[in-house]
Amino acid sequence: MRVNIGEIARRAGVARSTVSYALTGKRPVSEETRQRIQAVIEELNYRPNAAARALKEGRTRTIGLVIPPASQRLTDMQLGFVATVVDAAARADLDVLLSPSGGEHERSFERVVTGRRVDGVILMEIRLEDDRVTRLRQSGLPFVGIGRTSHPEDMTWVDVDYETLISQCVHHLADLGHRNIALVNRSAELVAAGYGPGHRAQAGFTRAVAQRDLHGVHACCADDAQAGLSCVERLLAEHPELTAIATINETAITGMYRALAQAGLAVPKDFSIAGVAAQHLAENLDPPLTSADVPTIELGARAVELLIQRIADPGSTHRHLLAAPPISLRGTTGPAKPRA
Amino acid sequence: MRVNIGEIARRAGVARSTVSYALTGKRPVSEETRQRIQAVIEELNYRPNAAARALKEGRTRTIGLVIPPASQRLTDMQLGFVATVVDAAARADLDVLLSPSGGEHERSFERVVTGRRVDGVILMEIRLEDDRVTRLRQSGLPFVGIGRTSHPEDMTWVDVDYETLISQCVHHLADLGHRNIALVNRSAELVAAGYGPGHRAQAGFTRAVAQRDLHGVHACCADDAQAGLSCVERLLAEHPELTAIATINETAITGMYRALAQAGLAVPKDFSIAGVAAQHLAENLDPPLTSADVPTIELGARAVELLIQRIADPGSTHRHLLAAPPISLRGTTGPAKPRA
DNA sequence: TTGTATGCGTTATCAG
DNA sequence: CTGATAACGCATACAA
Repeated sequence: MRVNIGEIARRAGVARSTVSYALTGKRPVSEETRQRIQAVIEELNYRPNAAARALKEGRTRTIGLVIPPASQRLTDMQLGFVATVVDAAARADLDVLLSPSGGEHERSFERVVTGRRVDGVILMEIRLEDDRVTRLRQSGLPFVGIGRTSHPEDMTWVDVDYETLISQCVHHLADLGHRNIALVNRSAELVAAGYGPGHRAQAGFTRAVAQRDLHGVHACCADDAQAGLSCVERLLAEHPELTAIATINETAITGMYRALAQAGLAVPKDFSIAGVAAQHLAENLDPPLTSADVPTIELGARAVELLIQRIADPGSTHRHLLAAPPISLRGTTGPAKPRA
Repeated sequence: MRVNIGEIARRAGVARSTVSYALTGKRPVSEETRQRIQAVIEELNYRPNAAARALKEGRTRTIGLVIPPASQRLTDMQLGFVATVVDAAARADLDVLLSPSGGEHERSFERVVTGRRVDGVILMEIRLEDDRVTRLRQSGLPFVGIGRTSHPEDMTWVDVDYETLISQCVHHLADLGHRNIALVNRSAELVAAGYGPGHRAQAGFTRAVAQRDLHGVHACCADDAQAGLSCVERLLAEHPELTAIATINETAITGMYRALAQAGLAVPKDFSIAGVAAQHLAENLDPPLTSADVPTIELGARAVELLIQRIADPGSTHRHLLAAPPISLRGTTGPAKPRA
């Protein structure tokens, strides 16, 4: 079963190099021998050994995708990125090696980065200060971030412009007359760890609140429905003046809806809510969420594209893509109505 | 930057083999030289080249995970499998190569199977008759199915016992007095293509309906909320006698809820619904779904475990794990109440 | 305890 | 147009 290029050459009565060239087309091979070789290859179902090829060529035709550890469930948006990255990579005949990073899986990341297992890396869930970025940088391995650090100039990335988007959400709510708005962020641990979207969303929120002279409340919330429920319960109790929420925590939204319903608040009649979410999720919520739909497909595909360019020319200048999709109105926001 | 074992040996003033042995521990190395070597390794941040090692050892320390093509969104259950497989593999110091199969991505699957890129494969979303199983079998590559074909004896797999579980759902509903029950299956295309869970759920449904002398309706439904909505709308219109639904289509459930609400049917007062779903999803629905919670974590981890065994001893007898978790009552089922 | 030599399967270089 | 041969980086049997 272990058929190699030498065996093909022997059976076809040619040299190993001829088989190689017949395969890669990097030098002319007469039609006759080409066909003879092709016949043997198909008969034995031969395929070049990837490890040998990688060793010789110095490239693996594989990219690494570093994801948050699986233990904490991925968000819909993250899943969208994984799916489209895999898809775009397959389209370019690249394989994808998955590496859960963070927590207990440092070894996996280390293997990917330093074992020459991949030609480049796509890094998700980047912190403002991120050790992995430092590691990748010093390793010299080409990489692209889905997300960016606080010094984003000297790396290549695609990202969602949470700052602008949350700001737009607030302005949209303010236009509807809301004066007391809460931002429901991701988990406190994540924000404390310097999670970029969390900080940037907060910055955008603060800015817009100041611009419109509103009263803003900031709350962190873990990534699940239960947390969303208790977070909003608490917000409603502690801040009876609130009439709207802006959020980047898509996983907690169903819980927020539930808390509002339990408090007897109808959306959007009594309370408005807008956010940044994966389009698929926003559309499938009940009611569908007014949100800035993150174009995960485009971003994921672009990340792969940028990585391929970067692998081809590691010295090229860094490129960036900051996505700020428009807000899709789906009916979870309406005119402000003061609460009791 | 291209530091190899020879460079380490040179700087440490030893032979290449000594470095290798110091690394693998497969032969004693004096503490002194060991430390000297270690120092150089850390200084240069050396890590063995994975391709060279794979070429020499004949194994890659990588497993392949074949997933449904990314274009069609993965279900929560599938995502649970991916996450736990990656996690369990990382724990065993194995990397995971992702391969979307089906549709336009045949090349990716072919590369994984035949290019010696992985030591074994975990195959998801298996059909009753599945070409990929045939390919894997003839390739001699160890593999484990999450799911099984119609001839499951001669392969290793873990699976969810949809037949038993849907049967139990029906019995549970019958116990509550329901006499007219619908099964909402996955999409018609999937079922037509011989998708195992779809067929087995239908078998279990038919069996239980016969055993309890009920009236059963079978409906296929695409994997999204919109489809769930229109599917249930249609069911309610065409079968006014229905009072309950059993389903394996977790992605469509929010849509089903919406259709029931729009028809003025309260769950569980006027209408009952039970299903097979990922625990996380069932718990986070509103209302939380009474369902058999598929233990994705255990199944995923077991699949990796079985694959590791199979790689170690490819000749060993095939093992199987059929999971039939108990139904968790979460309040979406209640006594039958005849509809108008 | 350490060093030397060989081969894993490819592709590139050099001859012809 | 084709053949022989030398690397790629590592692990191991063999020799010392």
